[in-house]
Amino acid sequence: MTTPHVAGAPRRPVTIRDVAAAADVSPKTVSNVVNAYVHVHPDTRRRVQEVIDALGYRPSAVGRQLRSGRTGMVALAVPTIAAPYFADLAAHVAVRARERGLVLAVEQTDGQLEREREVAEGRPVRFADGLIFSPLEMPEAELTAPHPDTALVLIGEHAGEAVPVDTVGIDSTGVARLAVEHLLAAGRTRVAFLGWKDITHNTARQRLEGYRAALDAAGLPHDAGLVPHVADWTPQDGLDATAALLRARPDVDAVFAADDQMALGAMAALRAAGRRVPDDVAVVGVDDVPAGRYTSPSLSTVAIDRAFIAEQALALLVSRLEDPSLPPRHVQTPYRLVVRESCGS
Amino acid sequence: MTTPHVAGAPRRPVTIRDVAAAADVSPKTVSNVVNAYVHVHPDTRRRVQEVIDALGYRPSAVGRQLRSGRTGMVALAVPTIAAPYFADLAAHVAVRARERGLVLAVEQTDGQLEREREVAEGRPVRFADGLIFSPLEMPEAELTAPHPDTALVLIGEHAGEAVPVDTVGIDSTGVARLAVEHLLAAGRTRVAFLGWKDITHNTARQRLEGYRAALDAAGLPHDAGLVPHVADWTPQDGLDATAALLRARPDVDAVFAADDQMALGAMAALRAAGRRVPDDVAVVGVDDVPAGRYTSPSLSTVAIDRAFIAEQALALLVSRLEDPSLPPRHVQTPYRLVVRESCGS
DNA sequence: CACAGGATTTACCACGTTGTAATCCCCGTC
DNA sequence: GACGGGGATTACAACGTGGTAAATCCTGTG
Repeated sequence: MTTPHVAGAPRRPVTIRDVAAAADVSPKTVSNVVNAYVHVHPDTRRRVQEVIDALGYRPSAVGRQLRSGRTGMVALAVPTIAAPYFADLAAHVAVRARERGLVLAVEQTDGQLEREREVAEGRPVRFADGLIFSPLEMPEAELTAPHPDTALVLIGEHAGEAVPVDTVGIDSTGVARLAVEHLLAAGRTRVAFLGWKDITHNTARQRLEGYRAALDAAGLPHDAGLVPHVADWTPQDGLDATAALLRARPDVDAVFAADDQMALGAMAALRAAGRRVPDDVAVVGVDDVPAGRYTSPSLSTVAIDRAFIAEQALALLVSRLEDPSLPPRHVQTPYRLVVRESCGS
Repeated sequence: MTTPHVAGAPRRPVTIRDVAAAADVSPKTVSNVVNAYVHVHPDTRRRVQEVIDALGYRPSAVGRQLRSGRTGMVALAVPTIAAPYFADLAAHVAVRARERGLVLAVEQTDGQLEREREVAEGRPVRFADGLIFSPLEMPEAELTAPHPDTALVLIGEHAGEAVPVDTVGIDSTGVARLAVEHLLAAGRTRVAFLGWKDITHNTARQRLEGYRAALDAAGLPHDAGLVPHVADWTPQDGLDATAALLRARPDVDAVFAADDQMALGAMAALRAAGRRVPDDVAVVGVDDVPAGRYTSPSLSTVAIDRAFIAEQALALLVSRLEDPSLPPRHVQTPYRLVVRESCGS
């Protein structure tokens, strides 16, 4: 550090015109050099390139964006990136975006309807070419009329083929049913559903439906006492709800948690209450978050292929940007039961 | 859905001029409405606003950028956003950024030097006003010469006051020392350090130093056999390294893991090996990731205040954007020992 | 030496926005 | 009824870039 790096001097960045003037050519020729246009005289190219290097010129992304109408940026909107599921999804999306030369912006909606509306409408400012959106509370009807200026890909539960938007679907009903049927097949009969919030929460609703479908198929009754209310899908709320459940219904012999976060909390509550997992109470979650592999006992779960979601969402987005006239497309995300220790199989 | 919403018509986004024409005013008046300029007639304001809503006009970030020279975007560069620590940090940064009307872009370096260099040079996110950067491998010397067009805030270990860049520091030596001293005070004498990679990994190096400092203070020898090599700071590698460690050094009675992820893996390995935690082997991690609260036993750790980091980093960034001539500033992140079950205290 | 024809370079403009500096309008006052 | 004064609105310009089309240069040919 010989240079003390004087922080002052609000230096204006070097523009294409500065280079042009210094190299005694037109701005357009500089542009041609930068963009490797064929018909540039080798001498000119060399001279311009030297000036570019000497001045440290770098093309302005903003200028290019304005010219091209594209920002090269994609937004990912999720409830919160702090949740392992969305963090991992975001990581995958970021990698895939980067592979395509796109920059990823992250928006958090906190699952609040107003924030979701803002994000879906691209308010307050339009900055991204496209949006990958994982809504939580937003009614489907609103989602079906996306802002026409921005490409949109929806992730999650939705009406399927009828939705006039590109979607990467998650069959949450099937996911839940798979998990609960596994518990029932293992002989459990008093299976709790952990994760009920309210009717507006699409994921919770579908997973409850899958849970009920599994009960129906097994000829078991719906027991409202086994469906405690949960404030948020967090380990803490999962723990609290499970603790309350155990007091109210000590006969419960299995817990299907609508996500792994709650499942982790549920296992902690069970342990605290002296119940053995899986012997006394079996537990199955959803998502296959990394932490579930290293708990004691390890957490059985339904894995949802996040890498698939990320790749498909970006592929859909990019293809739509290339050709907005494409008809809406729908892909379904693979999922599979991951049997570990907590379900007792 | 009465409208089939034909996906076609690659419609040009609505511009301020479209609105102006429809509302029969000048573009500038529309701008004035959008920017809440005082001297706009209420009637005009209402009329323009109606047209804005009807047409779905959203100001273009690009146009504004070109005009103002600011993008209103900040980039956060971390090794990977999938790691709970960085995911949580990113969530906090996103919230703080949003509060300030800034959009957050996320870059993942995967801890690769080449990627870190790219990021530090402003590629590919040159259009961010500022960068919050958490480097892993990058030598300090390189970090001291930031690109002059972009505000930079470094997060993490570094030389402190000497660095001519704004920093939010983490005293990883102190963090590690705090954890290990706690283990030693509890009577452990054969404490392993989990997380050694190589000398270029700044965090690992400083935490190892803290570990050694604690040993020195207690008059205990440095035992290379208690410092296994780890490929990545993941639960799996923590598990593998711990399993190997237990075979090589069955006498180990404590593990200090350089982060919670490895600590979780370590606990799984200990359990698999039939060691009781904390009775046989105590475990302390670093970071205080949420999952550590719900494991069995719960994980003792050193909490690093991520909300503080996020807030400070953005505050530093914003103030530097406002006044680039500010001298470099340095803040230190608070940390504290969180005693849970795994350390046996 | 004029000329065709390709290589090379350039003038012009638009992309969307907003600060600046007018201009315009309306109302009250003398 | 002219005038002052302030609110409301607008013309203009410029931010950096690159497509389009036209201009200019060069070389070989007849």
